[in-house]
Amino acid sequence: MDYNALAERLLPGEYPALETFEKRYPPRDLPKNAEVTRLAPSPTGFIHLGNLFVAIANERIAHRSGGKLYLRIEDTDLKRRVDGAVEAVIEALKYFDIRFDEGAGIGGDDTYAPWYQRQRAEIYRAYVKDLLRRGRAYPCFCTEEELAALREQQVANKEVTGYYGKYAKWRDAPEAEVNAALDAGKPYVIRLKSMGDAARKFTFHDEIKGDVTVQENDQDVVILKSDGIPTYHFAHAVDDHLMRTTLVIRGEEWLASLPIHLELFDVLGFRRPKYGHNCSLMKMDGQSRRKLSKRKDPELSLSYYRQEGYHPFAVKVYMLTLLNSDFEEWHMKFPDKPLEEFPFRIGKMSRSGALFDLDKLNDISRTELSRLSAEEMLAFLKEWAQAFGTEEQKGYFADEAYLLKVLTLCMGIGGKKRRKDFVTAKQALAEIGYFFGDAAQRDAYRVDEETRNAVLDGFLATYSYENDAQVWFSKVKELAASIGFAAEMRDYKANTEAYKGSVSDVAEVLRIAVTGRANTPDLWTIMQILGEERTRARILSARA
RNA sequence: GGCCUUGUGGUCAAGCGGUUAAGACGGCGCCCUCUCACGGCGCAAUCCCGGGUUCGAUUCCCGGCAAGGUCACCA
Repeated sequence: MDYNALAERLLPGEYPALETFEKRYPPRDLPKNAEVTRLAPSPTGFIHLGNLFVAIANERIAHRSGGKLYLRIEDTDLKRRVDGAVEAVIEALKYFDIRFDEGAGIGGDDTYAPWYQRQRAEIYRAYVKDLLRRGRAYPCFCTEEELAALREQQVANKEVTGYYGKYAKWRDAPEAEVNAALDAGKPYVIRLKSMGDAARKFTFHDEIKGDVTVQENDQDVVILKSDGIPTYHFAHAVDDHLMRTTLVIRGEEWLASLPIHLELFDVLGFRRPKYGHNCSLMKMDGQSRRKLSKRKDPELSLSYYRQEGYHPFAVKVYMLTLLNSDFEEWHMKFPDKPLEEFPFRIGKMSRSGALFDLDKLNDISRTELSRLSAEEMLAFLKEWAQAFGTEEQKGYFADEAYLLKVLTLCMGIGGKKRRKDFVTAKQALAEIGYFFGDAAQRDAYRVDEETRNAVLDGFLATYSYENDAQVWFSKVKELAASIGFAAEMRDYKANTEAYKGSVSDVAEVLRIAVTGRANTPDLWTIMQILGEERTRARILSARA
């Protein structure tokens, strides 16, 4: 077999010498232990929590080490392409504070561009041609049907499936046969001529999983598809070498193809990067758990959390608690320290997949939201409302001074007495709805109409906006006593039979009348914020 | 099915030869209290199973079992 002739026939013309790529994409000038990491999504435009999970790990490790994080777009599969996807990805990640140093759509240093694999076709072909010349790659003319039949046969024989060894039909095909196929214009792919032996195993050190035993690759994998575009495996090797990636952190679903990648790096004469395969986020699906999937779990897309009004900081904190087991403790100890100061370590990453826990996220959200200043909270709510809120909710921001009063005086935002009422912006705006217009929610009264009217009328008779909280409440107590309810909870508990109810029942009537809800923060404060007129009007209209 | 990985309360997990087996979320109860939330206190709940090694195994070894991943001209 004349490899040079074959290479020339398959990929005719002049290709740059491989050394020119080494010169064009020189090693990076970075501090000693700096890591260069990347995110390499395919442009489907859809990213979910699992992607963010890996993204945060990559970002933290790159930037903690003084290295770089870049964005590369793996658009080798046309079927996956969606317009505007790259912008969507950048936007979504930026929302969660993931900053790229360079890459597709980022600007910054373009030394290692282009960042789209389709635009790098000539580079890959140059390397493929070299492999062809060296006899380490060859064309394969098998049709899909042939491959499927081979597979079927292997399954029937209980053999390992795939294109390898004696099943690699075109691996050592005679020159004449290859040329005949070419003359006939048969479509073909280029495959790697693997030198590996699956029977040989070796230990590989994974930065996250530790030592793993793997077997050598013996599959003659496709490296150049029939459309002349490389497969993921080949593009990964070429790009991560030329872009000078030092550490590849990716989902553990890639672990199985690691031997392929290793062989590719070796045959191309590239220095292998370090790898860290991180566990995927799992989700409960019926009785079993499985990894998050973009097809099955649209509700886990990043845009979902944004729409629901989760604060990006809270989501990030949750991701970090799953990513590094000692993060949670650190963050509780230093709640005000910027997240960047946390000594994130790849070695602390979990080896097994964590189940996504909405309760935990909600708890973190509540806590983080309670730490916001009133101004921050207002800005956060406003931004969300403008994008996703109802018209009515957008109206809440017409009088920001009033909203600020609601937030600080009533909900305790920015104060020392923390309440944790808010989980999301969406829920927060619904929560404070009764300060605006009429209360949408109407909890049922638990007392009869006669008692209800007595409470309402009695309250109105002595109510004064000028009264402070103590005086106000003592009046409520007096009212309670006057209609046969216990003024003191203590008395009521001591002798339930002696009363129709307690002061809390009386307060509840007032609360529902004014807010529509049985449970709210301090009622006196609410009345103060609403003002005398509205308070009276609401109580009046609540009479049966 | 082959190969790889992982198995500590419901969830996330610390621990890595001797511990009353941390902590957080969730659950339950109590206290605080005009309701809710906050806060405080407390309770229930765990080392997948079986063999070894050892004076002693959650920790080490072997074997099961279970779960997850992967076996494309998709990434």
